[in-house]
Amino acid sequence: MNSKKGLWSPDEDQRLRAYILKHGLSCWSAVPAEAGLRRNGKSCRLRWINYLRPGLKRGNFSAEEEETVINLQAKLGNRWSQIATHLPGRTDNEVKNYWNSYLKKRVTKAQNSDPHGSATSSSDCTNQGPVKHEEEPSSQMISPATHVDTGGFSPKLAALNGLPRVLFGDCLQANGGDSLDDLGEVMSNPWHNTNSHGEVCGQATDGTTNGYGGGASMSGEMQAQPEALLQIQENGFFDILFPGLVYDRMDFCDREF
DNA sequence: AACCCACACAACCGCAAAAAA
DNA sequence: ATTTTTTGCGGTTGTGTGGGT
Repeated sequence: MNSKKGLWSPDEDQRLRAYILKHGLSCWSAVPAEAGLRRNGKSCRLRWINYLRPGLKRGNFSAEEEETVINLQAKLGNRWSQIATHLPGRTDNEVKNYWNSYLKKRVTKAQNSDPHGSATSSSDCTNQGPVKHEEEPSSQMISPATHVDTGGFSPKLAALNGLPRVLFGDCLQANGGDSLDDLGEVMSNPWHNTNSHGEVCGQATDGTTNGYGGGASMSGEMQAQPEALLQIQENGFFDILFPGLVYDRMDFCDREF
């Protein structure tokens, strides 16, 4: 009743973020009042799930992700939440949007030109999508944990190049979600295998320690599970913290570490 | 410069399922 | 067992932006 609609302001994001960090996830219907938001619980939930929650991966879909979406859509239909579970860091809404605005047309076109349906793989058909996708074939998506050539790096360019954007939530997850001070410490110790707490951090394969990235520490659970860590690396959201990108969405973290 | 169009993406809406009372 | 509330999902709409005319 009398709840605000439309785009979320940075202030609203911060209120929601701060509330959930402090109280965790419980009853969404109670969140707006307790967080001081003139939104309904449903809107808060959506904002958190699709935008603020930890682990979200932004930016272009990789060729592998595209193929996964295409294959699973053919298999499961429009069960976006199920499809999204196969795409770590992607939300059902994001997958759905990507399908509706881009993949569906491409698949339709491929089917029309090849009625036998042999051209569903993104790797073997011409990319007919928007310029954004043509400029940087997503097959060039680099796992930042294993490739850290940031020579001439620009955060904005990196986003266009398909490197994952790292959001506030990623930092928290990488940091174990404890505090901004701890996060600052992690970010000030880039490219080390471990930080002073013995947490696992990212490292460039060539051993470089240039100033662009920040190694991301893992929570205790991750430390105990190297396989899980590897899985996260492969999934592409082993966190490298590109400051400019982080600040894009981390207004209250816009500070020097 | 102004307008139109296509696109990307955030957010809303309605419904159904699940959980709680 | 029934009703109410909450949550999750998919379809759809709204808005901002960039390119073309």
